[in-house]
Amino acid sequence: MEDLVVGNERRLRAAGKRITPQRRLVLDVLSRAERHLDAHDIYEQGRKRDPHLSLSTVYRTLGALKETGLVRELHLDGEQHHYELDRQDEHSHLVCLSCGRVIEVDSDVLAQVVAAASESHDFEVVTAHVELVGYCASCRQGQAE
Amino acid sequence: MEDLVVGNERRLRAAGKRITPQRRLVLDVLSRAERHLDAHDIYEQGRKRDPHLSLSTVYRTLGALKETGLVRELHLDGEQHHYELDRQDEHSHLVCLSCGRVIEVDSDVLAQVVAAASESHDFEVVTAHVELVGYCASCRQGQAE
DNA sequence: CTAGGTGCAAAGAGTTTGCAGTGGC
DNA sequence: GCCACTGCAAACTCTTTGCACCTAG
Repeated sequence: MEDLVVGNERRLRAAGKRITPQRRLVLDVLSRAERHLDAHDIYEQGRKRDPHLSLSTVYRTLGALKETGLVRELHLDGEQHHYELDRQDEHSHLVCLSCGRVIEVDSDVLAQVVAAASESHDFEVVTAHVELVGYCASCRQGQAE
Repeated sequence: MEDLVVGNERRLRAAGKRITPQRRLVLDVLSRAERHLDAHDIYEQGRKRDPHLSLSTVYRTLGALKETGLVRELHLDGEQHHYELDRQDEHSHLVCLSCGRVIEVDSDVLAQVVAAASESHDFEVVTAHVELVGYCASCRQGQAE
């Protein structure tokens, strides 16, 4: 995981952004996350290690990371923004309406959608967001959460 | 288009919701829309015909329509929510980073993504949202907007 | 040394809610 | 006539901004 952080720092610097303890912290929180975090989650996690971290810094940092393409902003369901490190691997999200869990799915079929869209509409795809909303296996078996 | 509205009213009533002039108005505004509207757009359009329409009613109506599955809430890009009538046809959205235009794409490949995800993760898909962000043909030819 | 970044507090945008009155069924 | 729905205004949540201070490069 550390490698990931180091690589990200290089990319940040390459984009002319400075590396600050706060940015390192946000990156690290994101890299350890098991699920997608929203700004406030990151703020809370971050404050455990640096109690002076401010929420505006989190937002500004996320903005910088988004610009640099290190972080992806998700618009899951009807909720506020969630964030994940952009590991370059296109994947889909399965969002369960019952337990709210988000499952990441690698998909080569997804690559086909991208390809198909690009061709038929002469559209250059930069990022793909795929969100399938429904019910996960365990919830459908009545063993919700 | 009128048929569409009538059908929608039946579905609303079936869900135990009342048909009010305001709801009819919101539905009609949505059915005439050429692009995806946000709550404020609908409010503005609606007020042209009923100057007393209130923004909270628009929000509450959209909520009711969402519940009933008549309207789909979109989280395009980093912006606020946009809405479209749910015509049952699954389609993808191509969002142009340059001109902001949203192109709707029918796709049977999309159906394959859904099928693949359902199978491999035993996930029951209710709705699929696919958003491909990038650059449209005209913008790439330097003829932006 | 000096932009660029930070913390704090205050403002802004979008959305929701409480309440009294209205009208669909 | 009952109860869901509406309008209005006020509240709330998430996000952005202004400003003085600080620090990475």
